[in-house]
Amino acid sequence: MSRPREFDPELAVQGAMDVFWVQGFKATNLPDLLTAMGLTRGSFYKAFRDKETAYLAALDRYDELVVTETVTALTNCKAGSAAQCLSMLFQSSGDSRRGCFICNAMVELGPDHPQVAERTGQMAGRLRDAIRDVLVRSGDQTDEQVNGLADTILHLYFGFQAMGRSGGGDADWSLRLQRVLQ
Amino acid sequence: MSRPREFDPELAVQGAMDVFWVQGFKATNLPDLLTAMGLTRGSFYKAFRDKETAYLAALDRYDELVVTETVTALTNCKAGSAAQCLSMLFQSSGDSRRGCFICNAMVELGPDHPQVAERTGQMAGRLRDAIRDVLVRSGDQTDEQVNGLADTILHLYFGFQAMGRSGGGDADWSLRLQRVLQ
DNA sequence: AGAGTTAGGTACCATTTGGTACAAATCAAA
DNA sequence: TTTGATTTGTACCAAATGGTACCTAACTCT
Repeated sequence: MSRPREFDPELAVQGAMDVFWVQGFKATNLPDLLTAMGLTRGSFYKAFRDKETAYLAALDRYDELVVTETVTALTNCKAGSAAQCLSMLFQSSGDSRRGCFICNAMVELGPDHPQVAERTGQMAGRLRDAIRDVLVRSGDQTDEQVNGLADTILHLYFGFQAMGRSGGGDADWSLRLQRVLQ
Repeated sequence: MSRPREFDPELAVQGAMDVFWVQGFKATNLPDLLTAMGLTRGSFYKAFRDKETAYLAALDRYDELVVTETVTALTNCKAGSAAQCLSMLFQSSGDSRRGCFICNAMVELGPDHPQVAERTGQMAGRLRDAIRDVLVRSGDQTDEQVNGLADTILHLYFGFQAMGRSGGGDADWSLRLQRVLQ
């Protein structure tokens, strides 16, 4: 019928996710983006409307990939305490300067891009729910406390990621969480 | 000797602070910046080397102005509890979508701009110290706990500001802090 | 008043930006 | 093998970008 795609759309979007995650939207120009996605201009603009659409697709991919992985990791956590489970959110990875794509997107585009704000809100909600489940499972908290506490830990998480972008030092978050959780 | 300045340098930098704070570095183009500073190109490039230098000056002004004000407010806080004092950090202002310039700068430029990272680290340190002083004054914590706790609350603060950029809802942070502080 | 020095204003510039046009290439179906 | 449909690659474009050149204006000192 027609010429088939030569690139894997999922891999391309993943490439977009990687650059946008590290560099942000405005700081990523088209050559950067094309290189990361492994596409030429022609293919890119056929498959995606424009840079912005690619960015939203990258955000969605982050949701499917990273957020989902984090959520399931929290859900399946077999550690002894809630603090130990949640401390996985605060392990500075090898490339901590990427930070968290949600946080980066909120800060860069949240104020004037409703589509971004909606997606980041959605993803933040998924993280918050997973955190709450950990707390509920632990049974250490009253139902009343659990919601506010999950939100507090989510805020801690974003603060951690934001500071990580400019190279914040690491601390023993398992201990800190232990204190926060009482 | 020579023609005197017609503009107030401090006010100009303050204008730069305002735009950069809201829009970030890359999203602020020269016309935006000049308007905010009340300068023409000629005066701008005479007084500042380039856009980047103006940004750093804006960061420094933020330190002198906003950070200093926050620090002294915390230092002079006469509220009954540490939680009440610290909750002032979590009041969503009228324009909460500006967020916190420190947080915005860390996220946007931290990874690849050492001069920015250094300044944000400095300012974050000042905030952390002020928070710690509040905790010390309250006497509710052991000296050992105080440092980690101040850092935790600083992280909460940046998380709050990051989420505020994309319109996070507000909560009763006085109560939450009360719980975090035990 | 004239010279010297610096600020203000603007026309201009090279580069980079995101995006488009269009021809060549690659497939399936007839 | 021809036709039809879609992808790929690239030349191209207008607009926006940050920055400079340079002339005029305003002030001080002699």
